[in-house]
Amino acid sequence: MSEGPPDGEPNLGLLCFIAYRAMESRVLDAVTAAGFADVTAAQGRVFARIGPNGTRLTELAEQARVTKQTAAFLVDQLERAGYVRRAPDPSDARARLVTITERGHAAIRVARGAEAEVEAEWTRHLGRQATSQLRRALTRLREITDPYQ
Amino acid sequence: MSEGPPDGEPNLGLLCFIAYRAMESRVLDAVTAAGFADVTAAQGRVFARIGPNGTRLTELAEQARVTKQTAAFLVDQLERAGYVRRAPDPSDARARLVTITERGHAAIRVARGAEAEVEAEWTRHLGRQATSQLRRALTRLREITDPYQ
DNA sequence: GATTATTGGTCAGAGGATCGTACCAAATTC
DNA sequence: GAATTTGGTACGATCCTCTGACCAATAATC
Repeated sequence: MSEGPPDGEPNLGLLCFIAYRAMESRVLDAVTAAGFADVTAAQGRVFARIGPNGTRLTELAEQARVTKQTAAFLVDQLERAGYVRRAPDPSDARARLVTITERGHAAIRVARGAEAEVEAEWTRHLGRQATSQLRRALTRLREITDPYQ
Repeated sequence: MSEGPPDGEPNLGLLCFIAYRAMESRVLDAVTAAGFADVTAAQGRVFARIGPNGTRLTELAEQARVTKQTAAFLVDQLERAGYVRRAPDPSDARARLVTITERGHAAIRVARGAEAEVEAEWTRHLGRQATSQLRRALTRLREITDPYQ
């Protein structure tokens, strides 16, 4: 009745970490190589949550699972580097919407390309069906692991 | 042709990150609650790679994917907190083997229990077959994402 | 409408994690 | 025996993250 990992094998969390780490470093390398040399992984994790019409800082913080101070710290850097802009939120005078600039969109295009390339490699290695099962399983897992899905 | 991240599904790397993060925080909470209050996630990642007969610092660093300085920094803390010990390596006078103390083994037992509990929850949510497919897929992915598997 | 509580955000300070550079001593190679 | 590699340490810098305290605008309550 034991469901844990086989003896000596890493658990599912560590397996996920290894894959995530590989994807992140590949994407970051590609973005850096494309001339966006000042981006860090932490900035990217916040950046990736910004919606098309802008997103509030608190919401970014919740989704990226960091405090709002940390999110503000990272958004400051992204703003100074020209990837995002802060605009007043028309519906709330306290809030400001973080939006993506043209330079930000250019970086996103590179990141998307690198992601697709890595996913293609993974698909070649695992096969098409196993990959789509993997995606389905991880997506369903979000239902119980990601309160802000 | 919109590139806004929220449109479209997150990539496999991000999905892995979400699951990994959930596992890590659950395990860390359990270890902390069991009285091992001074352990951090980074320490745990190095700690988890120590073999039954002790492991050299450089090897820990490679496997955990950090520099040897970082590994040394973390092992220092683990040693001060009583989880590991450094013993001379009989086969090489330069090297020292990092080994796990009794307190370290006690912490491992708690961590293993928490891991198993989380994996059981995931299995309940996904079903037994999908979970074992997930484990198989992630394990195969290691072949191309983890040089030190 | 006035008071209270909540929410979005900032500021200041601290600690942890990670790296690059430089260096030493033991081991290995030539 | 000299040159190179390998295991490890020391120092300094940077980045990331959190706590705690605080402010101003909004929402809820009376």
